[in-house]
Amino acid sequence: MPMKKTYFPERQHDHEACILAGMEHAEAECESRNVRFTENRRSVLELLLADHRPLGVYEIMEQFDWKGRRPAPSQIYRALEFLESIGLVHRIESSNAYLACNRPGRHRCTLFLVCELCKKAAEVEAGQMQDVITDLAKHSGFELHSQVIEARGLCPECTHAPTPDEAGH
Amino acid sequence: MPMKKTYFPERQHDHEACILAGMEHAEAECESRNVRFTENRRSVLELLLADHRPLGVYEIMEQFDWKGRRPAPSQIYRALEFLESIGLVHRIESSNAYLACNRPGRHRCTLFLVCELCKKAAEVEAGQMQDVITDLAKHSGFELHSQVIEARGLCPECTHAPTPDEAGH
DNA sequence: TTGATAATACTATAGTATAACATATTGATT
DNA sequence: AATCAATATGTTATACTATAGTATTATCAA
Repeated sequence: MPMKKTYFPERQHDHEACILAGMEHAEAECESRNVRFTENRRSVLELLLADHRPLGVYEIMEQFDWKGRRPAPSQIYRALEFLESIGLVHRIESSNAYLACNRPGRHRCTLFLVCELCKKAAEVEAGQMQDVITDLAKHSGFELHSQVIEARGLCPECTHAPTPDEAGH
Repeated sequence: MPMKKTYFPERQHDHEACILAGMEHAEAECESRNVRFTENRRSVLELLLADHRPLGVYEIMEQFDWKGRRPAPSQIYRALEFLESIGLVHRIESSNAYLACNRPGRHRCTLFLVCELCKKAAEVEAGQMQDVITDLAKHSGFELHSQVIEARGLCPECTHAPTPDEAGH
C-alpha cells in the first residue's frame, strides 16, 4: 500500500513557485513543439495556474485584464483549445471548467478528484484504469479514442473541516 | 477472457419490446418506491427509451408532443431529475445529454461507451473500476461521493462501416 | 372538506459554446 | 525589403444548455 499522498495542493505550498514552474514548463513545451506561446495563451494559462479550482470560461473572462476591455468568449475558448491540445490544460466535463495541468509528465490515464465544497481539483495518475477500460472497450468491440474519469466528493481539507468558510477559497 | 459481447443494441433487436420492457421496469420501480410515474415523466422516459442515443433536453422538447404546444425546458429538466434520482436515466456529462437506463439491475459502477459517429451510447458494468477509484480516493484522503466514467470512440457498427450514412440513425 | 405535499405551467434570465468573417501578425522565401 | 501563406486575433452575432421564481393545480391522507 502506497504512502498516503494528497494530490491536492498543500495549504502552505509556495504558490508563486508553483505558478512559475507551470509557466516555465509551458514555455519549454511550446518551444519543443515549435508552436507559439502568445500573450493570450499565456494570460489564460496564468489565470488557471493561479487557481487550483477549474475555472469556467466566463470566470476567466472576468479576471482577464486586457487593456481595460474584456475579451470575447471565443478568444478564451481558442486559447483553451490550444492549451488543451498540447496537454497544458484539462477540461473537467462534470463542471464545464478548465484546470491547469500541474504534473509536467504526461499521464497515461488521469482521474480528476473534484471537491464539491471548495471546488479545488486534483489530478491523479490512474494507469490501472487504462487497462480496465481498454479491455472493456475491446470486449464490446468498441474502438476507444478517449476517456473521461472524474470523481466528486470532498478534498482532504474539506473532509476535516467542512465549514461554509472554506467554500470561499 | 469473457465472451465478446456488444453492449450496444443489436441492429435488428426487437425495439418495441425493448421500449416496453423499459417502461414496465419503470412502472414497477416507481410502484415499489411509492413515487408517482406521471404523464410528463412517462413521456420523457418513452422518448429516451425510443432512442439509443443520449438526447439533449432541447431535443427531447422538440419531440415532445404536448397537446399541440411545447413544454418549457424546466419541465423536461424536472422530469429528468426525477428519473435520474431513481436510476431510470443517466446523464452523460461529456455530451450534456441523457440516456435511458436499459439494464434493470442497478450497477455498482458504470462505464458509458459513447459512439462519436452514430452517437449511440451503451452502459457497461465496470465493478473492477470501483475498487480502483475507491482506493485512489482513499489514498489521497478524498471522500468519494460519485464518479463519472465515460469513453468516447466508435461503436462496433461504426468501426466496421463508418460511412456518413450511419451517422443519421 | 380541508390542509399538506408534490407536481406542473409559465415567464424570465443566467450560463456555456460556436459560427462567421474581417483584420493583423508571424516567419519563411524570394 | 517585399511578398506570400499560414497562423492567430478581434468582433459581432447567435445557438445551445440550465436554473430561478412564482402562481397554479393535482393528489392523498386526516
